[in-house]
Amino acid sequence: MHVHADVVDTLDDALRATVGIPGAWYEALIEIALAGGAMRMSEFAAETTLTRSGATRFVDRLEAAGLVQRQSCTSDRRAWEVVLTDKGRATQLAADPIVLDVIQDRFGRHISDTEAEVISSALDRMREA
Amino acid sequence: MHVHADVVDTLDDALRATVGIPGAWYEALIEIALAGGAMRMSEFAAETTLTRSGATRFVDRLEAAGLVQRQSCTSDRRAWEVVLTDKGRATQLAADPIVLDVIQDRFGRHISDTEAEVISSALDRMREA
DNA sequence: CAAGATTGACGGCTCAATCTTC
DNA sequence: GAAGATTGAGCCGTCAATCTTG
Repeated sequence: MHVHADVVDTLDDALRATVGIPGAWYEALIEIALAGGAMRMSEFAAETTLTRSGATRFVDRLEAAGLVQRQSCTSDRRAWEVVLTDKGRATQLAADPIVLDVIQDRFGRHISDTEAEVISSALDRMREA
Repeated sequence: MHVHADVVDTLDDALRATVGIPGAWYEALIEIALAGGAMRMSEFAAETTLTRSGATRFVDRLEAAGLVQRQSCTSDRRAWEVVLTDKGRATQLAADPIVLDVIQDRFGRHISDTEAEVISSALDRMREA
């Protein structure tokens, strides 16, 4: 718990200072990017552990900042897609190295390759369950 | 990140359902208990990664629920101590097995003893840094 | 003046209720 | 009627300012 809190806090500070966005925004941008640049609102909510209403407010702010755009879904007119804008993609790319640096400094630097392998496989197993 | 979120969420649900308190309350109770049943407000804030003002509101609620009591500090009249009440201690003791069960189910169950040793020593190293 | 703690104003999230579309 | 998304009310935390004591 303490290590997790340290990484998250340090990451938040670093991203605010360099790219000018909160850590939670980066997590959102990278999730959308990994999904191919677009996600449905409900999918976004599930992936970020926000409720649907929380996702609505969150995307409101991302959209106001010009990082994403809402786009009506063609196959289901109830649904909306969150689409990464060029600015959003650029922001994510600019943030990536900062994120890697912090994770390396607070986490990776302290473990050997074999330890990393043990931890990685263990976490993978837990995610599948 | 995902495994951490899963453990925290499951723990929160389990504690609300059984003992009737949020997960964050348990973390607070156990921190005070580990400190010997009493802590200064600022120490409490530091240990829970809350700001001082956040700690004030938080302890307000714990106190309203009868789990802790504020007690003026004898050596420094600016300071207050947060003291675990009998009810607070009993609540923590009742919650302990629930917490262990969830951690075992979501975390411990998926790793061998040697893997646990690797993870534990790695996290200890990070905490020291 | 610095440190411990609290308070007022406000941002961000959740719950319940609502609207639209399937 | 159920699912996708949004809105209103309210809780919880932070920041800046304040009060008290060292």
